[in-house]
Amino acid sequence: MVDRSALASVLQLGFSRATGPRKIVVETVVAWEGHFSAEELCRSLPQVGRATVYRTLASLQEEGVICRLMIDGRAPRYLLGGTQHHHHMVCTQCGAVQDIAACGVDDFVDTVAERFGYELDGHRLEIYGRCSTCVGGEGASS
Amino acid sequence: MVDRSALASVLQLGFSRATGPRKIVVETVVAWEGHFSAEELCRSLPQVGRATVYRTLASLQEEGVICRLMIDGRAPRYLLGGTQHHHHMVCTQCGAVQDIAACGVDDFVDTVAERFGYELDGHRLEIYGRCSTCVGGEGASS
DNA sequence: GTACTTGCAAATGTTTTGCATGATG
DNA sequence: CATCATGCAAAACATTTGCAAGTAC
Repeated sequence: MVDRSALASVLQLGFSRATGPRKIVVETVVAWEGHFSAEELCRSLPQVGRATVYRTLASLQEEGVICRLMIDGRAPRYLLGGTQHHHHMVCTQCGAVQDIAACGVDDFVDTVAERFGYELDGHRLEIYGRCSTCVGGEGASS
Repeated sequence: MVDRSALASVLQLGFSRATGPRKIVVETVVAWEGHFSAEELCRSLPQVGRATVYRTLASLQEEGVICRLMIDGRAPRYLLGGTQHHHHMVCTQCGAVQDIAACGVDDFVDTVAERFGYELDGHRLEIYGRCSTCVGGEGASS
């Protein structure tokens, strides 16, 4: 769980200047449920210029506050909480994203890297399926 | 290993019509070493229209002949051989891509999906690091 | 000959950039 | 008040689409 209200105040310190537009973007991102695209964020904040939204998203990503998901080959989607290592399970039907905190693939990754002589930087695992809601809501009938 | 020459002849059958432009695209893709973007392929084939290149790439991907890598959040890159399930290890320095045939994460994926009630569709694992050439060529000196 | 394909050029969608104006510390 | 950030609008990319002309079978 992410302490959203605490994050909102802390985040302002990450910038050299705590400006109005940045506060608006950060607060909106922190309060957002689920994932969003840059363009969706722009549409929610007509009061803030597109360039500022994109620049703020880039900063937040560099600081590890948000992480970027490339779900289906379309535009990237952003998600709160990129600080710790974790993975994502994406529902291909409703788009819900479930965070997977435990990383059970370290051993495999280590083995592979060692076999091919790679010096590891990191890895990314994405799991696709249909969430329990989507399966249950329609698998019973029809 | 992929039998490139065999592939080149077989691939033509995947289309309803074996046209000249498609043959050119398929042969180029099959002969390509490493990964490439759609735009790079277009630049190599000024004789073929951009639309045809994109359309052929889409067909090849649907048939599982090539697979799409979203390496760094930029434009997607394509790679020969998407037919069997496998993963990729990408060198963050030189961009080399190593295919990982063995999938050692099935158990973990199954466990996670079961815990959250997901009905699995599939998964994608990408490993990032520096390949032995990049590590060796510069780690010794400096 | 018919139906599918091509290639162009324009449309679409997303992200970046230049630069004058405005706000922050 | 110097510096950094904003917002606009244009540029830069990547990809898709409409449509007339061409080609495979």
